[in-house]
Amino acid sequence: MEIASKYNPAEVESKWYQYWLEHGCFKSKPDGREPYTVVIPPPNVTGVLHMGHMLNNTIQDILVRRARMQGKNACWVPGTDHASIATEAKVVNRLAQQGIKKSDLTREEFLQHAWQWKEEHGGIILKQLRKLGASCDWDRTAFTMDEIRSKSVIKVFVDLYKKGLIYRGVRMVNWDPKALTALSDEEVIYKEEHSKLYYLRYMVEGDAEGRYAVVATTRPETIMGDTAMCINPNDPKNSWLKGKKVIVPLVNRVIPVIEDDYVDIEFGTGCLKVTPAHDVNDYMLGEKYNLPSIDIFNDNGIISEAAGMYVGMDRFDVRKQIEEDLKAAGLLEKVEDYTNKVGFSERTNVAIEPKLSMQWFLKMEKLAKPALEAVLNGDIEFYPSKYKNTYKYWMENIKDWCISRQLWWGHRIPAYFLPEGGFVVAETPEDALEQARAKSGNQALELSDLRQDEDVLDTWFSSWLWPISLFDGINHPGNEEINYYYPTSDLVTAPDIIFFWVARMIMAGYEYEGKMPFKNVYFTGIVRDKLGRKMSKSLGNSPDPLMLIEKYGADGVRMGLMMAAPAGNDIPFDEALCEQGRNFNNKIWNAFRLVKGWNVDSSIGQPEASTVAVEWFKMKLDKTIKEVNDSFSKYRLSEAMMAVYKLFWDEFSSWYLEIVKPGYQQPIDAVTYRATIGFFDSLLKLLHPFMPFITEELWQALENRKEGESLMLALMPEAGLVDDNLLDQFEIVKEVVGGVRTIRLQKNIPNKESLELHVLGEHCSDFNPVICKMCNLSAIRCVEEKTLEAISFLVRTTEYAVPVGTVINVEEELAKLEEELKYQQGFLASVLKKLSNENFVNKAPAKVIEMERKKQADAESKIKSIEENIRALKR
RNA sequence: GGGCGUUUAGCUCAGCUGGUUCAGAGCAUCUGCCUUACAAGCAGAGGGUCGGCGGUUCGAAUCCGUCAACGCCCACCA
Repeated sequence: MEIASKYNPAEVESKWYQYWLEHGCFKSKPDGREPYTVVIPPPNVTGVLHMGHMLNNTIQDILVRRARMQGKNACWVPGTDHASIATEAKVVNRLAQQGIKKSDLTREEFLQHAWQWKEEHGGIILKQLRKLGASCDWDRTAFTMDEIRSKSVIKVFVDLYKKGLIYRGVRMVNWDPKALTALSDEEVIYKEEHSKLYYLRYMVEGDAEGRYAVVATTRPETIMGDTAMCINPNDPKNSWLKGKKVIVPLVNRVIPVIEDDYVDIEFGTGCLKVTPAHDVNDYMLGEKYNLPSIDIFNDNGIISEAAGMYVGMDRFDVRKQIEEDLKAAGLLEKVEDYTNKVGFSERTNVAIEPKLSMQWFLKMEKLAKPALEAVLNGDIEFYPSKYKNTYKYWMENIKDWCISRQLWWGHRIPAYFLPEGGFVVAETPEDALEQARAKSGNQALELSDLRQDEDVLDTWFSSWLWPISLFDGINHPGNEEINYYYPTSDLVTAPDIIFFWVARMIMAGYEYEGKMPFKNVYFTGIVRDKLGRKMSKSLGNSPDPLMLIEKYGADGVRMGLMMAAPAGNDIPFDEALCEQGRNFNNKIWNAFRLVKGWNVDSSIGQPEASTVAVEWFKMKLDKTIKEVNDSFSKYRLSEAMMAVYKLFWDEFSSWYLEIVKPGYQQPIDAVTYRATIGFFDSLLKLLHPFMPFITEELWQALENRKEGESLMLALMPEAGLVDDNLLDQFEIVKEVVGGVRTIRLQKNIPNKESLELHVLGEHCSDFNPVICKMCNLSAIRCVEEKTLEAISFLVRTTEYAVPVGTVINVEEELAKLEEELKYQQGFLASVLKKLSNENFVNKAPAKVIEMERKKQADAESKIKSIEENIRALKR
C-alpha cells in the first residue's frame, strides 16, 4: 500500500465533515438515552471567528464528542446573538459610508438595512466553526431575534412586569454619547487616565473682603450645571462658609453652600461642586437637598441650550476653552496633574456621561437569591472554583438592571403609551389595545392611538434566556424538548461575561424553570500572544484562525490550543504549539502507515517478545484510560490530552510498535496483528474528541467499515483491571534498555553489532525477549562476577554489565564509580540520620519508617556492589 | 481603597489529604544518528536552594505568618 509519508489535513477534513453532515452524526432528538446538552455562547451575528472562539469551541467540541462516545445523547445547539449595540454601530457606519444618516431613516427603513446586513454577514462565524470540526446540531441553529426567541423575550418582559419586577423611572444612567443609548453598569469599563485637577474660585456672594472658596474638580466644563457647593459640616477650615452663598465662576449663578458628611475633608480643599445632572453622587445630593438639576449636555455630548454658554461645543473642547477663560478671568487657582478612573463604553469606547434619563429597570434582588444559593451550595459548579468568590460578591451587592437601550436593532419594548398618558404592557398590539381601552375607559381607542415605546431591550435580556428559549421552554413550558434537554450539562464561556451572561442565565433558569440552567461552568482563559498581550484587532497580534487551520490542519490547531490551556488560565498562544499539534498528527499518520503496511501470516507463531508486549500495552492503555477519565471529571482537558499524547507517542510508538515490529519484509503473526489493530482502534477513540478529523480518516481505513459508520458514534473504550506490578516491571525493562543504548552511544557501537548482557543480582526474566530485541542482544546471562572488559550500570539494586570486547578506560570507569559511591554514601547517611532520630521513629507512621529501612538496605547493597567493582578494577 | 489569584527548569505548567530517590511533564537546548513508519523523526544527555524571610512539625514545594513582584475582579473620593 502506498501512503504519503506526510499527513495532508486539507484533503481529509472537508471530506469527513461532509460525511458527518450527510449521515446526521451531529443530530439529536430526545430518546431513552441520558442527555448531554451544551448551548453555544452565541457569538455576535456579524462577528468573525477569532482565537477566543477557537479555544472556546474546541473545548465544547471535545466535551460534546466525548459525551457522545460515552453513549450519551449529545446535543450541542448553535446560534448567534443579535448584539444590539455592536451590530447597530456597524450598520450605522455602513450607512454613513453611503452618505445616509440614521436620523434620515424611519425605524422600519433602518431595520430593513440592519436585516440586510444580517443576511449578508450573519452566520459567517458559524460556517467558520465547521472548519474547526464543531459537531453542532446545525438544524437547531437559532438567532436571538428569530421568531421563537423574540416571542420568548417579550413574554418574559410582560411576565416580569406583571410580577412587579420591571419598572420605569428617571434615574442616573451610564450614557454612551456615541451610540446615543443608556448602558448597564456592566457595559462600562473603567480605565485609568492621566488628567488634571482644576482648582476653581467660587466668590462668596456679598462678601466685602472679596473672599472665595476653592473647589477642586476634574470636570470644569460642568460648572454650568452647578446648583450647589457642598462642604463637610465637621470641616473646621471651611466652617466660615456655612450658610453663605457662592457664585459659580464665569456662569455667575448664585448657589447655596450645603453641608453633608459625604464630602471628604481631606480631598482637595474640602469643597465640592454639586452638579446633580452629571454625576452620580451629585445626583444623590441633589435628591437629598432638593437641588435643581441642569442638564448641560445634549445626548451626543455637545453643550446644550440649557447651559447658556458654549452652546454647540463638544464636551472635551469646552474643557480646554473653559480653562483658558477661567485663567483670563482670574478664577483659576491652579491646575495639578491627576490620575483618575474614567468610565468608557464597552462597545464604542467613548467616555461615558452620567445622565439622567427615563429608563426601564429590572429589580434583581429576588432573582439573585436562588441563583446565589445554587452556586454556593455546589448545585452549579464553577471550574476553576475561584470564580465562586467573584460571583458571590456581585450577587450579594446586586443592583437593578437597566434593560432599555435607545436603539432600534433589538427587541422593542412591549409597552404602549396611551394618548392621555400612562402605558400598558402587553405581548401583542391587540392585547395592548384591549388593556388600553379598559384602562382609559375609552372603547373608541384604536391601535393607531397607541404609541409603542421606542426603546429596545439590552441584548443580554434575550441571551439570559438562551438555555431555555433554545428549547422553546418559555413559549411552551414543559414541552418534550425542554423536559429532556434542560438543565444543560456544561457551559463553556469566558470569565469576562460572568455577570453579563452566566449569572443572569442562572437567575432566569430558576425563575422560569425552577432549576439550574447548567450543572457545570467551565471558564476558559483569555488567549494572549507570546508577550502576554491580549489578542486584539487593533494590536494586530491575533493570527487568522482560518489561516492557521490551513497551515496546520484543524486537528493541529485544536491540539495547539489545548496544549497550554488548563481551565481558567490564560493561554499564551504560540504558533509553535500548532506545529507540535501538526507533528503529532504526522506521528499518528506514520504509525498507521507502519501497521497497515504489514503482511499478516497466520501460519507463524507469535514471538515471545510480542506476547509480553501485548500484555503490557493492554495494561498501559487501561491505566491511561483511567487517568483520562479522572482528568475529564475535573475538567483538566489539557492533562487528559497530554496523557493520550504520551500514550500514543512514547508507549505505543516508541515501545510497543518497536517491540512487535517484524524484521524488514518479514510478515507479522496474526495474533499480534489483531491485538495491534485493536490497540490502534482504542487509541483513535481516545484521541477523537481532541482531533476528530485524522482519527476518523484512519479509523475508517483501519478496517472495513459500512457506509454511515463513524468513529464519532463509536463507544469509548473502558478500562479493565490494572496490574501495577506488571507496569512497574516494564519500567525496569525500559531502564535496562536505556542503559544498553547509552553504552552503545558512548562506545560508538552500531546497532547491528549484537551484544551480551550480564546480570548481577535480582532480575525478572519475563521480559528478556523484549530486552534482547530492543537492544539487539545475543543473550542475557546471570553471572556471579563481572568480566573485566564490561561496562556496567545500575537499575534499582541490580547491576547490569555489557562486555564490550575492547579494553575499557579504567580511570574513567573508576571515576564514575567513585562518584556514584559518594552519592550513595551520602544518601545512606541521610537515611541513617533520620532513622536514628528518636522523634522520627516514635512519631512517624510505620509505613514511612518501613520505607526508610528499605532505602537503607537498598543503599547498603548498592554500596557493596560498587565497592566490589572498584576493587575488581583496581586489580 | 477592598477582595481574589499567581510565583516550581530557558518557556508553559503538573505536583490532590505534609512522608516512596519528590523535585516532575511537554516544549526548547545540547550530543550522536538520513537505522527500510515517521528528520514534522530516532536514541541519549544536561538543566531548578520550588519568589524572600520567619514559624509549626520527627519531616514542608505542600500548612501558618509576613514581605515582594505580577495578574484579575469589585468600588461614587470630586
